[in-house]
Amino acid sequence: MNIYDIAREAGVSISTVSRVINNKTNVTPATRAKIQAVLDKHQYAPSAIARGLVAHSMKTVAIMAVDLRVPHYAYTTYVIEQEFTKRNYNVMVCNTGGTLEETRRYAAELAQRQIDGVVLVGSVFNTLGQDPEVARALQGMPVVLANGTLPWPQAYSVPVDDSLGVQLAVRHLAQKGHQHIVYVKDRDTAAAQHKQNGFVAEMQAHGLACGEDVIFATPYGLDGGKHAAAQILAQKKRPTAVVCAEDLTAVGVLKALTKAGINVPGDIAVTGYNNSEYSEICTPELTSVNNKGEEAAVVCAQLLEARIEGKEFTPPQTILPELVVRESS
Amino acid sequence: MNIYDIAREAGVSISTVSRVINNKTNVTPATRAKIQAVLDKHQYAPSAIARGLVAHSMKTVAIMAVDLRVPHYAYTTYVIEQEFTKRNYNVMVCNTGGTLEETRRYAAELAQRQIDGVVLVGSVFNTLGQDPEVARALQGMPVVLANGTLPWPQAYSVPVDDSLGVQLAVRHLAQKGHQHIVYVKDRDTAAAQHKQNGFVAEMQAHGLACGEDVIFATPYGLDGGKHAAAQILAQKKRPTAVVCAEDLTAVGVLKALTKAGINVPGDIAVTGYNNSEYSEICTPELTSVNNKGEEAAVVCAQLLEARIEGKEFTPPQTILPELVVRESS
DNA sequence: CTGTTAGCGCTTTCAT
DNA sequence: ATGAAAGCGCTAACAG
Repeated sequence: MNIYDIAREAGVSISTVSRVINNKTNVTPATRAKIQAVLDKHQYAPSAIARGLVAHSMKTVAIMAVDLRVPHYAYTTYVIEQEFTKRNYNVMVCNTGGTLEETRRYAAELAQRQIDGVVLVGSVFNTLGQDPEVARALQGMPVVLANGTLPWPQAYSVPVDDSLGVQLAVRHLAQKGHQHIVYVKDRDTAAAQHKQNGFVAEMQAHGLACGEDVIFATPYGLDGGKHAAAQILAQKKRPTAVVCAEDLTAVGVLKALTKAGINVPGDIAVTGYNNSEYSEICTPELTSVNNKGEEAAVVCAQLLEARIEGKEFTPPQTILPELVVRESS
Repeated sequence: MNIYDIAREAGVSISTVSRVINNKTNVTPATRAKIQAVLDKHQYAPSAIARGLVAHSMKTVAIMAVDLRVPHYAYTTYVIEQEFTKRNYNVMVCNTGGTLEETRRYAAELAQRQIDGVVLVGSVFNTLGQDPEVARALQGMPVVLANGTLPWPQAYSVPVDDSLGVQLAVRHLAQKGHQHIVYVKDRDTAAAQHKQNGFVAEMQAHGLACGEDVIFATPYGLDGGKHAAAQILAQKKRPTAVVCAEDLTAVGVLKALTKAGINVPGDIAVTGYNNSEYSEICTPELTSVNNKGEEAAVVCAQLLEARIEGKEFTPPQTILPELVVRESS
């Protein structure tokens, strides 16, 4: 059932049908009613593809994220999808796994589909976006990068002050009297670097030692955290506090410490990052940095929509994290 | 840059260009090379929309889920996206929030876009699928329901024996000598009903009481679990084990019990469902039913792809959950 | 107010 | 082996 069928059955031309479908003027109430009746009778719905061909747009945006299974990304994707659904856009998801090859593939695919815009979720895109092939594919559409910047004219970003986030954690610990604080890093992205910088800066601000020997690198995740805890416990001088770059890794640290008979926070305090559900699930509950993922996601969606529709939009303020103190510190 | 531009620059007709683009025969190596050069020079990529108009398909599938923030759904979505991406389909996500209204909206949208197929994730679609409006919109495309059945000719399902899942938990507890076991239900879907049936059946099999007074209804989530724990502790006779319908709710129960000074599993054992990351994050770690979400998701994807492409596919076997015993029981 | 017509960018017969 | 032309289903300019 297409617009021709409707037109024929209603005894009018396709233009008039089109006018009715799109609620345009210049149709007498009588013809409108007559056409509407046929439309209703057949529950006619116009082909979005044909419309897309004419409009050069299918009202679709894409979200590229590394891995939807990470709650922070799932959360962001959820919020963006809800925001765009309100505005009558559909949302496509792309799990790139953080590899350049997949990122290129997806970027090319989005270009072919003439996607209206894309949100890049995850600091890893700061790096992947440097790739000329990715840049070329995405050059035709507005791009919003959650937390990062890209050297493209059509790229916009929603900055989050991750350095401040970690500083807040360190400050909190320092104020509690901790002198020997160590840092667990579990990623190698731009955001991870900012966090580490925040750690160093705040340690220095409190006159605390922050050489290479207080920074422990480990893989992201529970096991990574456990591994880091083992390293930390192997030190000659045990620290009194561990600041972690991610909640899940922090939980790993927490569990390993507790298992080793160490009291958290009595013997060693632990902090996480993201204020995820994890922080409320573990025991003791985890002090964590709320980096306001929901707010960031909403701003990403608003910004992207504004760029797509060509609306004015005041560039987003940097999002300032807050510390949520729980039992682990 | 469209196919006409390429044809003009290569000095051939658009049909020949089309042949080259689609790797068809009947093109001399010479012309092919000549055209390919122009194609490469401009990094030409054909419009997926225009192709879609001709093919009546844009090689896109949709995933309708209640809420991507629930890890089980995020996980399923991730797996399905990865499977379809391999097969050169793109994936659209729809968070319906479990409401009929949104489900209708999305279903209509998918129909207009001539989506190739859809995976319904979440037992709630057993109910929502009854709606004639939803049924009508989706009638034109293959539908796969993860865990449930729908009375439509084009609907296929990947069954999971959730009844067995809960039975395994109860059996484990009964074998450990528990006599007074209660059940916490936190949803009202078909799958939830199967779980509850499994509970009742297995209790009866062991000759244990399983009247209405051992079934506690509560909202899904940490708070729901805490609330259920409060109800349970208010009973005259305290149970020695609590079987929960979801991990997150189980964690809530766990935390509330521990907070009330009750030893888990010493005084009361607790089991969850889904074998999610949560079960390894909480303390004590949660005994949980592995309902094999990944396997189910892969099968959903394979089944849907087979239906879309019109391939043969042996109907999926019922997925049999397994119990993962951890510290909480 | 209504209809005719020309695209949108591609695939696919059907001729040549 | 190559090209001309029709058609996918719709929107929008232009005539009447």
